[in-house]
Amino acid sequence: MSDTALRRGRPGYDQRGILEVAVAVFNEHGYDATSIGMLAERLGLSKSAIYHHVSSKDELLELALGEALDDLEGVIASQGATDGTAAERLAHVLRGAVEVLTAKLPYVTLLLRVRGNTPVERAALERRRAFDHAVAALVVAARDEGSLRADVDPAVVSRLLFGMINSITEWYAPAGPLSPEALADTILTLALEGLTPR
Amino acid sequence: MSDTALRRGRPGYDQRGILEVAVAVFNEHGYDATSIGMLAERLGLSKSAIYHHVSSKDELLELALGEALDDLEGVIASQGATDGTAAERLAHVLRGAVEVLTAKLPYVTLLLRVRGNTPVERAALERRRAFDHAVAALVVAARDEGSLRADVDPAVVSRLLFGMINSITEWYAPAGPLSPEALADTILTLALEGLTPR
DNA sequence: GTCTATATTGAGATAGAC
DNA sequence: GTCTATCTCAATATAGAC
Repeated sequence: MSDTALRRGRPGYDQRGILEVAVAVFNEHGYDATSIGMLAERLGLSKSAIYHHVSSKDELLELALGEALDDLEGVIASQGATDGTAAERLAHVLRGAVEVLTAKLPYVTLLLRVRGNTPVERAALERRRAFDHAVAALVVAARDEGSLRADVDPAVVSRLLFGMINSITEWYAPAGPLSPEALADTILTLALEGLTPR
Repeated sequence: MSDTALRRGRPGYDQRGILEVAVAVFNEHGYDATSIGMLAERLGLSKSAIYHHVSSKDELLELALGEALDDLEGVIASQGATDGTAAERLAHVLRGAVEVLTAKLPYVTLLLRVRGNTPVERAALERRRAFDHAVAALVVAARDEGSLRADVDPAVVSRLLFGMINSITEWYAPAGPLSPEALADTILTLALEGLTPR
């Protein structure tokens, strides 16, 4: 990133620099609606120059999705996700997910819009599904230990929790006044205590 | 719908029948990734036959988005959205939104994926934004009357509530065991009371 | 209401020079 | 690391017959 900043005047891109711009354009117009020509224009390059850095538009997508998935899987593998009560582990994972979403916003945004059209997309969906299942298991464990109310379906609850968290890609501005920690606090307050005043 | 059912053996489509299939395919592959050729194949028609019913792929999208937006706007215009306390009106609108999402699932799904690439998409986003603002205003009113806790940002809360509700397009199966009413109950319980056991 | 052409455009990708 | 030129294919859409 500091690397890219140095190159502003007249690019001379590396793969990472190409990727960063590509992900931004993919999110603006949608992956399918984005042509190599549009990327070239945004980069200030010719179309063919892009193929010096990546072998296909598809590979660009693969690199971007991997970036998001690596970090999300890192949350589940982290210590806080395996130590403590189920409720504590769940809270840790939800906070971690918010952190990753805000830190890697464009990459995760792209991931969440993938529909499974190509092998690359299907592989990404598979990894994402594994992540979702791990969280769903945590919700069940938290309910079984008595930390979550028993009168709601845990499968539905975990989908709703993730729907809420994932939706921040639709509006969150990393440069804005709302810190990732404050956002995570609001989400956990809403999810655990609800909006009714005590 | 009963109209379409009658035509199963050998189509003879009307515009509505074309639209229903088109929306399904758009949701499977994404609007941009769906070609007229793919629609034709799914319909069992030639590509050109589609142009007898609609003038462009764009018009197909416009019709579909209108279907979703008309119903969503109907929720805000309904009596329950203007009578009673702000908390009651908010609950009415949230339930109504769940009802529309589940009843018109494919149409709303398509709407929620629109990015604003074309004039048609931008017009749809504009209508959707007006709807979101109306709900955000209700959240503020509910907090001002003391029905919602004051220590969370109402703008963030309304985005999170809608993120949660909108995410049901990602997994809800209308033919499944979960009724729209039960789903709305779970969502309102989670949002108002939270997941912590009382 | 549907068909078989076909016009036309723009896409992803490659070749080979600098 | 980037360029110009080009290949190839598939896309939207139209013309006009049945």
